[in-house]
Amino acid sequence: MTLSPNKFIGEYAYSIDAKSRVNIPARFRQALSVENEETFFTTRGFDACIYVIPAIVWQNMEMELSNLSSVSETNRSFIRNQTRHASPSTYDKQGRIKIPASLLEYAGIEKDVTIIGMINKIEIWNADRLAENDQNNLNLDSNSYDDLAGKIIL
Amino acid sequence: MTLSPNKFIGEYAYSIDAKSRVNIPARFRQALSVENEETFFTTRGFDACIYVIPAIVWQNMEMELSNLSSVSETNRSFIRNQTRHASPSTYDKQGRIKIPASLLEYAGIEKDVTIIGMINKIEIWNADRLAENDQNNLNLDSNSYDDLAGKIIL
DNA sequence: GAATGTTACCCACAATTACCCACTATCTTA
DNA sequence: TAAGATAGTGGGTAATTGTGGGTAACATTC
Repeated sequence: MTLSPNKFIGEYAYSIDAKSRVNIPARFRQALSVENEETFFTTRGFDACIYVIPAIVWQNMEMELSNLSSVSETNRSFIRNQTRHASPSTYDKQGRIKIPASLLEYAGIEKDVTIIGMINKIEIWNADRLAENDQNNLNLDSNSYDDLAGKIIL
Repeated sequence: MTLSPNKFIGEYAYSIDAKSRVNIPARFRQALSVENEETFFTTRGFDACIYVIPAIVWQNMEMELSNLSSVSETNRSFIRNQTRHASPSTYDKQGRIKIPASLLEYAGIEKDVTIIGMINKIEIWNADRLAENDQNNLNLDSNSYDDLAGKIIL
């Protein structure tokens, strides 16, 4: 998988308006416009947050899914789970995207959100819930990351 | 298999009217019109749902079926099951297709349906039955997807 | 041929969404 | 520091979407 310059990093505080729109940080938009891409896919995150995924990243996964045979029940179930909560959306002239109500509910978002750049995708959190999540992670054994040590060089 | 931009994703709630018509989500229609295609094939799904399959995908499957030797009884049975319940249909000006009564019965559909995009085809479920199916899948061994983990990067 | 039922096509309407414009605060640059 | 550009937020309007129903063409049955 060769991903171009979608490198999302950093943390930003925004709010969702009455029409379920959130701003995408200007820095992220610039990173995207490089490849003239204005379409995102929103879906459930593995944590209690919303994923916002650039089209090129999402389409790569779609391609992998489309190669799975539907004769297998496991495959069908997996595809269903991957696609059900996903939807495409483009941002408007002000750089906002509309978030489906079901995702807002899933992530417990009403107004204040924290947006986090996750390298090749974006996470949108309920600001309070993210703080709780941080708190829980403090309890992780300090060796939890050891397996990654071999993969991450820093 | 190289499939063009028929990428159906997401979950939608609709209802079937008195004339056995269901709406096809507007997003799906747009995906299809890219290749100027307005014909679907409806047939029984592997699960207790209805498949709505774009012509190009259907034709691809026909080709694969034609490569199965009829010497095998399993093959004969499989081919028979795939084709006998299938029929073509196009959508009307409002984007609805008519579902044959026999398929509605098979899927236990009376009114409320849930439509799920499955990348290259569409599933129509009795909304309640889908919920039951989800419940059953929770009982799947949590390692069921492990084989897929190596293929799907997200 | 009349009666019945089915199919395809058309119009209507409410609700939602997409698109556009406006305002303010912040950041840049000279 | 002044002035312009950019960023984030709010709201109005036109177009789209989902749904209901009417009607004419067609086939089927008695």
